Amino acid sequence: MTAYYSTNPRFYVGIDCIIFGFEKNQLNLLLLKRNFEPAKGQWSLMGGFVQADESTDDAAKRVLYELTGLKDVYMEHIGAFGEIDRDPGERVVSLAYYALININEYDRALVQQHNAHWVNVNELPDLIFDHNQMVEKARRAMKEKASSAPIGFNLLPELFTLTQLQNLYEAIYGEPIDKRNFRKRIAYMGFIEKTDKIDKTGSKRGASLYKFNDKAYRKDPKFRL
Amino acid sequence: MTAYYSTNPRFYVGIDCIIFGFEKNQLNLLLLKRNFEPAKGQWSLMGGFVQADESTDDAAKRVLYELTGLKDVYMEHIGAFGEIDRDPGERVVSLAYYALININEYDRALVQQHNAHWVNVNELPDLIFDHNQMVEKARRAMKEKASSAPIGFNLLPELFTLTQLQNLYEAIYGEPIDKRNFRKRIAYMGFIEKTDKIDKTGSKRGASLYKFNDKAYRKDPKFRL
DNA sequence: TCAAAAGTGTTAAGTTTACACCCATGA
DNA sequence: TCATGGGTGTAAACTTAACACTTTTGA
Repeated sequence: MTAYYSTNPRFYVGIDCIIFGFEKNQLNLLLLKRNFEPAKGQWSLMGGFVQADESTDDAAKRVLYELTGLKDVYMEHIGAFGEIDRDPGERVVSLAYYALININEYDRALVQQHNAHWVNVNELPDLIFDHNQMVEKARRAMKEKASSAPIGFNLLPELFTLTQLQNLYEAIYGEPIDKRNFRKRIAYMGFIEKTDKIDKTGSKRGASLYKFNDKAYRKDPKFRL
Repeated sequence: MTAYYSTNPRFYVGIDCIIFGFEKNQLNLLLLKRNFEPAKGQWSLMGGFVQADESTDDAAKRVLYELTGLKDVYMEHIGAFGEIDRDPGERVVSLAYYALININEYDRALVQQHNAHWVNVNELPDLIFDHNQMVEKARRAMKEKASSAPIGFNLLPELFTLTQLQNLYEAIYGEPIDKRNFRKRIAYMGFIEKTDKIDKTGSKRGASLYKFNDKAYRKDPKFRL
């Protein structure tokens, strides 16, 4: 009975985070230019190891926190990466998560310490191990999810213009969207609410600022963009 | 540098399989009435542990093989389950996979040895640990995937009637489908091909048997059911 | 005054849904 | 001969896609 477990090997369980941010109408990933071994000098995702006193989901939150100083971030598990030699140093089974953060709100000092940089998703360098694969999977999963659930807002400030929201979705989908059709869908869903505030930074005329009303969404959770 | 890994704890990495089969117009899961410890006497998914000489995906295939004798089965990873106390015996991080098998083709002796039984997905018993959660996630993921990719065929024999295919999809979706609209979509996709064989077991008149043409699908992979 | 982004409706095309009867056969 | 499942088309409802001009304002 105790042999039930102990005849089996144990493994390091890693966490790798694909951290999305949106800026200048582009999707970006926060990547490490590793200033530590192993694979020093190469690009990688932010990672870490699951500890004894935390669940795997909590470990993912912690790893994200260690780099960005952020808590309560939208994260989603996208897969387990368990090839025997995926990490040449040791056998590590790694759990990949993506995170969506507001690019204006992370702890810059921490990011600098880790030598992390925002990189346009369309101009990614080679990453260590299977991290490029993880990124691919995260992009597909995020795109899919963003089309059917209101997760995109996590990449924007609390208040945003409809043009910003449209630019975000164009970056996620990688294709242009018709402005009038886009706004029709926004209006139809009903939980993206106009505030009385105006953003004047993006244009001379100024654009109304909107916010996502989560309570209204949950009352009638129809989402499609 | 060697400390990079060794300061971290290691964990048992489990595999749990949600095994779908289709029979009598119902979706079923192959569940164990455990005749071994821990949790002897309770219902659970088929499981196992990742070994040192196999990838996590290979471990999942092996676990499925140990119960069913089947290889080359459609399997999909659906999540990592890593709560600290999810398994009260030891800390185990478990990777859940679902599998779609043709219910007529498994090794009955092996299944009997494990005391495994087919249970209708709509009449599931309480399962140990977080296995009910795993099943829920697998059902959602499978339904989603089955609507957009030709994975349902894995649950049917090589040759099947359109009525069988429709019954399968009705079981997956949990709702009736209009026969004429269903057949219109089949015809439109073009890679579900009529053979010259007739099935006489389901009706007096007999129904044409069809097969899935994977090559034709890949040439023009549009699927929606 | 003009450049630049904000804002706003209508029509056509395409897709999805609803629906009912005849056919072939074995019992 | 009749009960059973197999097989077939059309029209209405709905959804999606295409498309262009006016407004506001700061420089």
